[in-house]
Amino acid sequence: MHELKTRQRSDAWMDIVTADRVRQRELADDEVLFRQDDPVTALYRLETGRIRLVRHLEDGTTVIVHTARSGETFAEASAFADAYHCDAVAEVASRVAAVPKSEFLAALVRDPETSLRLARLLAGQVRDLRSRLEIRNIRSAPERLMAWLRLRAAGCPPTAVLEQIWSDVAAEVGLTREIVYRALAALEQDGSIVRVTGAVILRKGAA
Amino acid sequence: MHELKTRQRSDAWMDIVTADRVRQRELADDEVLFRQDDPVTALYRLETGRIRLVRHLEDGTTVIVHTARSGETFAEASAFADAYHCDAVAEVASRVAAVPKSEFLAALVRDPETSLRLARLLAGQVRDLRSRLEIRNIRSAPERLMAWLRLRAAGCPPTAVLEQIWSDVAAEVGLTREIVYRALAALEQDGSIVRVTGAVILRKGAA
DNA sequence: CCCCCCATATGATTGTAATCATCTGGGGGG
DNA sequence: CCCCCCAGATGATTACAATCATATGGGGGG
Repeated sequence: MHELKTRQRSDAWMDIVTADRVRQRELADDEVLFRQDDPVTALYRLETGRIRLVRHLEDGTTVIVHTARSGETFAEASAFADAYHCDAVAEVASRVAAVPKSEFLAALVRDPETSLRLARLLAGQVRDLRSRLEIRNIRSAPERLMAWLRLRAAGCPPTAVLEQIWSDVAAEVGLTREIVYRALAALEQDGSIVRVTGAVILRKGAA
Repeated sequence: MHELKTRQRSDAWMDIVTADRVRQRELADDEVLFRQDDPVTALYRLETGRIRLVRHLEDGTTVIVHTARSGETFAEASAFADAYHCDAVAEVASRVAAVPKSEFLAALVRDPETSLRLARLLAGQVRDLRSRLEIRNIRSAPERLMAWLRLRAAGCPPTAVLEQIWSDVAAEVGLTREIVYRALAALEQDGSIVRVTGAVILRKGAA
């Protein structure tokens, strides 16, 4: 169970309630987890699968507001609302961990320290999401991918360890997998990166 | 002072400390607000202007992690860190409101209720940012713009009130202003929207 | 053990957003 | 008061990512 390394920070608020109050739930393909305007009963972490969050508008149309992937938490904001503001539907068979809203809020009130911890976690998520958005402002595929690699590089020489397959990286940076492969080839070509199994080593140069 | 309507939620945490502890600071073009590894003294809200947050990597290269715009708060996550993790540089002459970190943390500890309020605000920001990212997954310019309009539409018929000029909208949805004008023309052409001064009325249809 | 599926990889073509260029009208500043 | 700048708008061209097509090697399941 080490495959969720990059997402660890997002689900850490789960620890706020004791593990035995977290229920696992299996969802079949297309199964609905909750619907817009349903009373909020729980917050979730997606263990495996993919869940689409869809908002319904007054005129009957819909907008996808988010697509949650393995390891992500979702509906955190619902903890402070009476009803869900969107539907949650499994795009593929999925498994979620459900934290009862009441338990969650009770834990926050019981120990002020946990509220602070939650705020810290959420602030980190805000930072992470803002940097993801910023990356999408880069038009050039190789440069965008390079920026992504740089953000997750550590050490000297800077090395980005890969915790997901390239198609997932493509979705995260907003490119197709073909373009990602081509961008990788181009970056390796001009010496900006060196690829090794399971990681990418960054070389200086390259905007 | 009504121009910041759309961002209200993001700066509400400023109220956590009493107004007289918030200092205003003017920044000239290219002036540095703080540098990476500087000890954290304050958190900020950008009143006017534009501030670029830049992270420096081990190899001397940099990545823009965010570009803050009027009304936005930034460096919230720094409240829980000892040093800033990036530089903040004014892209144009700017004015920021600075909340001393110590005041901020003291207020959170003094009144547990405020931590909860902060968590709620941050959870809302996470939701907002996730939906912005989702919008960027839409390739077609008219559809992307339509999704953006839908998300901020309210009432019946759904109407999106414009609180910013179209070039700012373009930057927010990740398109050029020319393409936004063309997308607007196309959407109006096919009857998806009706434009009135200061607002856009949405009509049914159009994915 | 063999087969099939999937991640990786790359070529050819197409669609569309970016870019460059130009125009207009209105509002604010000199 | 006039001018200039800027938001809004649109045409022509280009660049490049998406798409469709195809190939390969490896790993897991039947």
